[in-house]
Amino acid sequence: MPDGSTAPIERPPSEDGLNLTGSIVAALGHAIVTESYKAGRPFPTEAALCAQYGASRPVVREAVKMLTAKGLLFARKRAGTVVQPEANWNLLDPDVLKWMLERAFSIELLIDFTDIRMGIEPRAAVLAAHSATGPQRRTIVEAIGRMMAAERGEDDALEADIGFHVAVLAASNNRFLRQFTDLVETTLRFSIRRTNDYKGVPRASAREHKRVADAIIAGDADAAGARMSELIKGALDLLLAAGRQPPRP
Amino acid sequence: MPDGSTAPIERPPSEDGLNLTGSIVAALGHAIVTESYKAGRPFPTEAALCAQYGASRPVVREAVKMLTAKGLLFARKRAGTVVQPEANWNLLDPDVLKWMLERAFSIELLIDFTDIRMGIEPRAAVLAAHSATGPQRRTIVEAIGRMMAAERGEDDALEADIGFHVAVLAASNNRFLRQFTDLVETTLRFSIRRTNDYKGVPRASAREHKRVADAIIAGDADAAGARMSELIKGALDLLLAAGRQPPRP
DNA sequence: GTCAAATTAAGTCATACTTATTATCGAGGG
DNA sequence: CCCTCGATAATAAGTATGACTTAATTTGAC
Repeated sequence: MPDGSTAPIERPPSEDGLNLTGSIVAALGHAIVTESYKAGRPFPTEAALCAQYGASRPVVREAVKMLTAKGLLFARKRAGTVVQPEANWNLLDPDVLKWMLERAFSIELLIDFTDIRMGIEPRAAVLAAHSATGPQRRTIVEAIGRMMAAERGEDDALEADIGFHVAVLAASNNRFLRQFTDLVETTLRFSIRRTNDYKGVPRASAREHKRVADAIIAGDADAAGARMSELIKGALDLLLAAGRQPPRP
Repeated sequence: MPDGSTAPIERPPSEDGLNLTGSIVAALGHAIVTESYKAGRPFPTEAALCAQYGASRPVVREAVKMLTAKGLLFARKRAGTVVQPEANWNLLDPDVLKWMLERAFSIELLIDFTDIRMGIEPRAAVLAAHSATGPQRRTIVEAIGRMMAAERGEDDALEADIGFHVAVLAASNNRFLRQFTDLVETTLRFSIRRTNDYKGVPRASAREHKRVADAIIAGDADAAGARMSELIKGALDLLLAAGRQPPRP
């Protein structure tokens, strides 16, 4: 123990399911992302972090290494550890994404996310129309079924919506496009808290989703891409309106 | 030292710029990605890895933690460490991307990459037309200048091409879209080895790139997106032809 | 078939030593 | 006298060792 007391530090029973290293990673990751530590400027030394978290040096080093692996930190002998500029962060890493959302969650961030979806999802719809397997098509159709059931109050609208978008990504059969499952799911879950998607335009929504699904099932790639594009453009416009920003193409 | 010899193991002078932990990360990461260790199946224990690489336990643990941070591994007490399924890997992580390329580099992988570019880059062009700053526009125009100079043999065609695409991503002013800089750069560098882009269609290419740039500078978002889409579709068709696959939308 | 004990492998800790980097200070030259 | 260069010392990360803890799985006894 860093302090001289004989009694061991009473460690809280982890609270979450994380071990000591994991909890330090979470704490430091969150602190870096919220800019408690500024990029390019010095980061506490290993010794200082040991004292701060009451952990041994190996544990602290493992935490720093994990953050280094995600692009948040970089360590050099003697020079110490420095926070990397945001450009070097692995923003698509689920943990980094989560920390960014936990920090001051802004409508601007949601707009950034949706701008990516605007690129990714229509392309996924095009590829799905081209190469979705039987079970993949079935999953898409089932998700539409859930959305229509939700309109009748028989299912959860948000979960059904997420299910549809995730199913299309999966059906693209492109492992890189599938990586955006987390981002899409997160975006949808947070969007509902900020805009009134699920109050104002639910009925039209299921119909429009069905048109995307129909195009995919029919193998009409161009239509699938165009319909998906319209769908997400609608969500983007809602966000831009909520953020009082001018609409964009 | 794991062996009982008194003389310290003669360690090669790192070869690359990596420290011991880094070299083990690279070796294990490469091995996992090339499926020397199969997903879901047991991974060597820490003790075994120590013996295998002649390294101490903290070093091996740090390496395992870094791979865990990238989604390749997962460790639990007593149960040991297991390789995660590919779906959990952070494929957009620059290291993981590099390891995937270093393994049997297939035209299929290049096609997967280009399918993503097909979604990402037109969207970046749309946003760039909408919100590129003065210096960002200038960088785009300069890249076009380099491409035209390359046609006259006065510059490097590949570097100029990369410069253009990276400049458009940067000008999107969306930090998530900027994350694809690595992927685009890598894709272009490898494409040239597999197809004849820079032999067969160089003259038309610079002209078409200029049309994208012109639309961005003019602030014509729809045209910028459409032109960029055509551009990448051309690259994709070349790859599909090289891979003897049917063209896709 | 169920429960408890033993075993195993990762998690944590303490300490010592090594090495690269950089700051500092002194010597030499302008 | 100031500036530059180079040797030296201090620092913080890198590596190594060994011991102990904890949780999960296996094994064996009931």
